[in-house]
Amino acid sequence: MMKRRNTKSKDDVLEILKLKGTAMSHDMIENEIEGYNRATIYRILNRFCKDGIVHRIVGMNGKQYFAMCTTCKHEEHRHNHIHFQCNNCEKVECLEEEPVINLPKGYTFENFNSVVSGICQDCH
Amino acid sequence: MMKRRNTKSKDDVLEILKLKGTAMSHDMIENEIEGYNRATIYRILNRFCKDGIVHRIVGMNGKQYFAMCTTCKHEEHRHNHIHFQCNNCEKVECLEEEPVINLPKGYTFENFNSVVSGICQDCH
DNA sequence: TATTTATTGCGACTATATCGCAATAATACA
DNA sequence: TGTATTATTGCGATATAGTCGCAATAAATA
Repeated sequence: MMKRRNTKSKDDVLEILKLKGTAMSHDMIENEIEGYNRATIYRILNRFCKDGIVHRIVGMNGKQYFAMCTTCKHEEHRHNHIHFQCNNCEKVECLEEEPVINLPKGYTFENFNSVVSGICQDCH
Repeated sequence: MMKRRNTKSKDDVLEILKLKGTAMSHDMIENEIEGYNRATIYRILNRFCKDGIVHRIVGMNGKQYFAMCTTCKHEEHRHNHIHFQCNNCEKVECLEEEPVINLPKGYTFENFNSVVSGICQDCH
């Protein structure tokens, strides 16, 4: 793995993700920490995913959202929980449920993405 | 609901979806039935979704896939099953599993999208 | 301080999907 | 059967999300 450097941009992205607690899209992040190039933020987020600091969720709108790996054990990075996305405020949260997945014979598992959409409490 | 008309394009899309059995993206469909405009195919698919003939899956790549509602009861359209997408051939299939979803208090359910990615039997 | 190279900014580019509008064609009706 | 109605289509433009190459910048290391 490539050696990482300490940069302000990296810290800023990390901080806002921790602060919010929910999964954020690129533009949500950009709204909170202005002054960085779009590509830069995407690259930071992709690095975080590679390093296992953050996990990626694809919303029902096809957009990517990124969330801290709070529930992850140190070694074991499993993000097989279900997410909730509000159709009104676009917010994405991690739910507790982790469905059991049985693949047919001859299939191998690589990743899991699961989103329930609806209306969150705040938007009711 | 708007009154639907019988057109060759509609029949062609429906037929190829039935024939393949798996979920197909716009470009997969276009490859099979050439001669229709991109927008037309999208509109047909979106109409199918509205009418409950077809359900929409969003892959881990953010792309939309469409599949016949074979497992659906006549009245009850629930597509809460998990899908499998092959990272090699891009194929999307419906799995049996239907995870139980418990939303927090004050949240309402609207839709569900769940995809496991990996390698399918054919690509091993 | 000087060197190495990870990171950034910029602009161009790709891909997916939708939209408005005029033309076309399926349905209903006289 | 001929005509009117309007759902559907094709075209081009547009929107949005995300990536890429390259030169410039700035962390880390010696």
